[in-house]
Formats: sequence, C-alpha cells, structure tokens
Amino acid sequence: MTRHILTAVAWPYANGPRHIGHVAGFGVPSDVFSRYHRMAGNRVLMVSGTDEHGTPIQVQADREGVGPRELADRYNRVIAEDMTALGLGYDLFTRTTTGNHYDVVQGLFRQLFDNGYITEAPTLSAISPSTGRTLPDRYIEGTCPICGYDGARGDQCDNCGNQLDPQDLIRPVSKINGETPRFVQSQHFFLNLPAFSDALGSWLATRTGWRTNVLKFSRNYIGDLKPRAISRDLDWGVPIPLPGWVDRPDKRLYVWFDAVIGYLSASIEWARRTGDDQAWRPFWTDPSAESFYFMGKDNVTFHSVIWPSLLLGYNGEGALGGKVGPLGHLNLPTEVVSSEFLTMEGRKFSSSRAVVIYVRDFLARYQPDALRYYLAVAGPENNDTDFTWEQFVTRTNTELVAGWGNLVNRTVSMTAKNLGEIPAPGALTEADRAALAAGERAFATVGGLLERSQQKAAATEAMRVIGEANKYLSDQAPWKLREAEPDRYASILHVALQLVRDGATLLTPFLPSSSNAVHAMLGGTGEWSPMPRLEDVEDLDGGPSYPVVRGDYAAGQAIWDRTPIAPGTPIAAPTPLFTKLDASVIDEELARLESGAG
RNA sequence: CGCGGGGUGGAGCAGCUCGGUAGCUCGCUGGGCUCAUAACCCAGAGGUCGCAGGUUCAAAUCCUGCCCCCGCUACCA
Repeated sequence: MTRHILTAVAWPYANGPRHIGHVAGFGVPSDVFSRYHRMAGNRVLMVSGTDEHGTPIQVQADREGVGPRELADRYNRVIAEDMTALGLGYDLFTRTTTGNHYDVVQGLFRQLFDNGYITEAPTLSAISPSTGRTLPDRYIEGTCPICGYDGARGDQCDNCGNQLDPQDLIRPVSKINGETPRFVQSQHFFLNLPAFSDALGSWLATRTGWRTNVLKFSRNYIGDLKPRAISRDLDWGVPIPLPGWVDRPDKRLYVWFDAVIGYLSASIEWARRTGDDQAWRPFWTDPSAESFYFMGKDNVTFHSVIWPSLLLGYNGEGALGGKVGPLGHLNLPTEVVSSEFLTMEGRKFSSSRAVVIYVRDFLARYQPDALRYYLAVAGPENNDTDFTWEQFVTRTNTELVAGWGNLVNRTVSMTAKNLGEIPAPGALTEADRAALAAGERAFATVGGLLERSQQKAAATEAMRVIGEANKYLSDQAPWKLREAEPDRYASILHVALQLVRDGATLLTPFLPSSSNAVHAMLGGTGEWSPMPRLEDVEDLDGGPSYPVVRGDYAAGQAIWDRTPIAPGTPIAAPTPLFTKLDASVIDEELARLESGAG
C-alpha cells in the first residue's frame, strides 16, 4: 500500500538570510528524507515557508527603517531563493503572511476557544513606551537584584544563573533603544497546556523510533506545564478572531502560535493550488497517514508538546473534552526528527559577531551538492558538530571528487573513448557477479538506514559501495584488455557502468543534481529527480503576490531500486561531476570569517 | 543535586542497547597501476578506548565516584 507521508519542515524566520547551520538542522535532512520516500514509491507532501511575525521582525524592521511587511517580503524572497538553490524539494514553500494562513490560524484559535482550552486573563507585561509594543524579556537588561551583576537579562541573570522576572531588575532598560520599559496590566489569552499533559503523556508513550534525546526532553517537559500566553501587544501578526478583539490594532496572536499552524495551512494552500481543495486530507485526517517534523533541537518543544497540544485541543481530546473542529480530526506527529547544532570553526554561529556563512554566499562559491553532502555525512545528526573549512575541502576533494566523481569519470571516459556506447555484457565471471550483487544489495541496506533517519550512516554506506566499485575496476584492470580481449573489456565496462548507475541512484537523495547529471551521462532522457523551482503566485485570498517554491516531483523517473542500463545507448565523453577545491580556499574562507565579510 | 549529549591512534567519528583481546574516513610511510580532475588499488606504522575503583573467567562496552567539554532551560519561536 502506498504510504502518505507529510514532511513538515521547520519554518525559517524571515528577519535575515539563513546560514548553513539552519539548513543543516531542518533543510537537508528533510529533503534527503523526502526524496528517498518518493523514490520508494510513497506519496510525499513536503511543506514549509517563512515565519514572518513576531517582535524580532518588528525590531529588525525598525532598525532598517522599513515596515515589517517590507522586511518580511525581502527576506522571504532571499530565503525562498536559497532553498531553491540548495535543491530542497518542497511541494510548497510559502509564508505566514498569506490570507490562507490567517484563515486557518483563526479557525484553530476559534475551535480551541470554543472547546475551552483558551482563556482570557490579565497579565503584567513590559511595554515599550515609545511604540506601545510588547517588549520581550530578552530585550530587557538591568542590574540583577540578587547578585548585583549589571548585565542581567529580563529572564535570567547570566552571572548568578537565577531565573528572574523583568520587573525585578534594578534600572531595567530596553536593549532596543535604551528607554525604560513600562510594566502594565494587560488582557491576554492563554493556552491551557496543563489540560493536555495526560493526553500528551499517553501519546508520547506510544512513540517509537524517536531519537532518545527528543523523547526524554519532551517527557520531562510535560511534567510541569503551565498555561502559556498566546497573544501580544503588537500590531504585527494575526488578529485575534473574537468580537471586540479582531479589530483592535494593538493585540495580535503571538508568533509561535501561528507559526506551528503553518504546517497545516501550507498543506491546505498546496491543495488549493493543485485544484483539489481536499488533496491535503490524505496527509492529515487519514489515520494511517504519517508525519515527520524536521527541526533543530531548539525547536523540539514546539513540535513535540505545543503543536500536539493545539491539535489535541482542536480535536477535543484534552482534559476538557470538546468537539472535533470543522476540518475534521487532525493527526498528531508520527515522529519529531530533531537535529543537534552545527558550530562554525569551534564557535557558535552568530550573525552579529560575523561567525557565519550564509547559504547564499556559500552557494555562490561552491556546489550545492558539496554542501548537501557535507551536511549529510558530517552534520549534527546526533551530536553537536563543528563545521570547518578544512573538513569541507577534504571531504569534497577526497570523497566526492576522488571517490565518486572519479569513478563516474574514469568509467564513462573509457566507454566513450573506446566503445561510444553502453556495451552488452558477455559471460559474467564470479567477480562480476559479486560486484553486481553488492550494488543491488545496497538498496536494502542504505534504504533501511534512511528509513530509520540514520542519514549519516546511509551516506557512509553508499560511499562504501562506491569504494568497492573503484576496487572492482582496479582488480579487473580493463585498460589492459582492450585489444587482447575485447569481449572481456566490454563485460567489465558493462558491469562498471551498472555500478555507476546504482551509485547515482543510491546517492540521489543526497546529491540530486549530480545524480541527474549522471543520468544524462548514461544516456537517460527526461527528469530523474526533479528539482524545485521558484515562481511568483497570486495570493488565493486577495492579498499581494509572493514567491513560492514548488516542483513536479511525481514526474521523476528515480526509483529506489536498480535501474538497468541499456546496451547500445550512446555515451559521450563526460565532464567532471564535482569541482576540486584548492587548499587555498581554507585560508580565504578563514580570512573572510576573521574580517567579518561573510 | 535543573535536563540532555560527549570525552576512543595526529584530525573527525563508529562501536557501548544483547560484555569476549578496537573499526571507519582523512592524514602519514612504503609499494602497485596508469582508464580517470596526480585521481584509483594494496600493504604498513600509530590507540593500556578521560581518571580512579568495583562486578566478571573476560569491560571501550555493566556499576560507583571524580575530572573536563558542549547544548538546552520554556513570554527569545
């Protein structure tokens, strides 16, 4: 039976361009996963978009002297272009400022409200006197009332480690503009998280196959849930859909509430754009549908606790009961796949301190597949991992260029120069059969690892198979047999070309562009693993137009199995798949890092 | 006692769930090959698996204590 798999990819925040640490966490792993499942014959829906509400957007907009919408427009486009350039195969990469998203978010809010899971209460919050907007704790600094340290943050003192409330700070000031925040009583809405702790507990107890730290962290977290405010004093965000509130210019839903709902709204938007409004349902309301959420570890609680709580509340499945919402019963996540963090040359990524390499700048100088490969094989899958330029150059040159690229190049070159077409095999020797069997077996082993989200091991295993193919060529040494034993020569090249074909297929989830190139080299026509494209679309509900990432992935020929090569297919001289990097790029990039030029 | 991860040959990692004389990639040394982007193949050197105890016929693998590193800690999405 065909599985329906939702790949829900964390939403990049549109207050600036994204760096390679971001795509290491959510981008590349989710695309490897989706491409594999598409090849394995499953129906995949991969959605995401830019998250554009919240105070940091507002702050950055003020800093740049533009409105929040203008700022969001700019970085939405930058990020969508970067995701496309990396080859991330979204069915829809949209944004949170669409009419469709507003509708879906407000629909969820109303259902949660009607079911009793959202309540109104007064709360003390910090306001910026000059703008009237909520001032989040992290933007407030002052002297710690406990230890006297004068750089304490509103939520915690970094010096003595005590948890603080911002109103306790001595001489609190706004980090944004230095003014003294005002603390005011204000009416806000709260999500009754404690009402979900039992339901969350039994749901988490049924989860299997998760990375252990995600489960441990989540189980620990639900032990002490408190109601959580989901509105803010802001004019930038989704309006609160209740009489007396919806028209207020100073109250908005808080960004984290609307952002996680994006998975659902983007799925619905995708369906509407396909012409079948209900096409999202097999991924959300069918009990057998599966959903995998990809993110960095800082986002785990939002996906393993908060988002499931919203879904439980919408379904009327918390402690207060309630009705199922108009969209029907929505599935909770099958698995929350979290990545650890990537560091940059031993330091934390930091845009402000220029410890960073943006996706855009990276791709301007290096191949997307080189980045994808590095992140897949040496990324932060289970541990924090350091990105170093030296490692990047080494892995690119030894594994991609000298290992895989060279296998393709030497095999295809020999064939093109001396035969001009894919040869038919003669009688196969034991060594031929063993080599072919190893290539075929790899689909099960690499596929099994990908099924279990062990992408590092999967990539390593695929490269091992390629190493065996290189060894096969050396052992058989066809170049010695070209004139003396032409039949044997043809057989060896046939086997080697089939192994190249297998290697390209196995590496397709990781290196789609390169595998497409190999497909063409071997005389393949049409699309192998389709790439995403960026296009401008009209808002479906009358808003301004915007760019989206989409693709016609079903048109791809790639399947997770051996694709036999066809003798007689003409073969031309190849061009190298990967660019070898000169050792000098290490120093150049390190110098860029030091000078802060990005 | 806030939660979690980690300390394995020069570098980066796997192994630890189900204990049995340490594996992979890179680098290094020597050799082979010459089809290939000086790429490929073979052989070798190099580790008392953070420290100290304990359990066991046997521990990198289980238990206890300690030292060091890192991430997270919820109004920052």
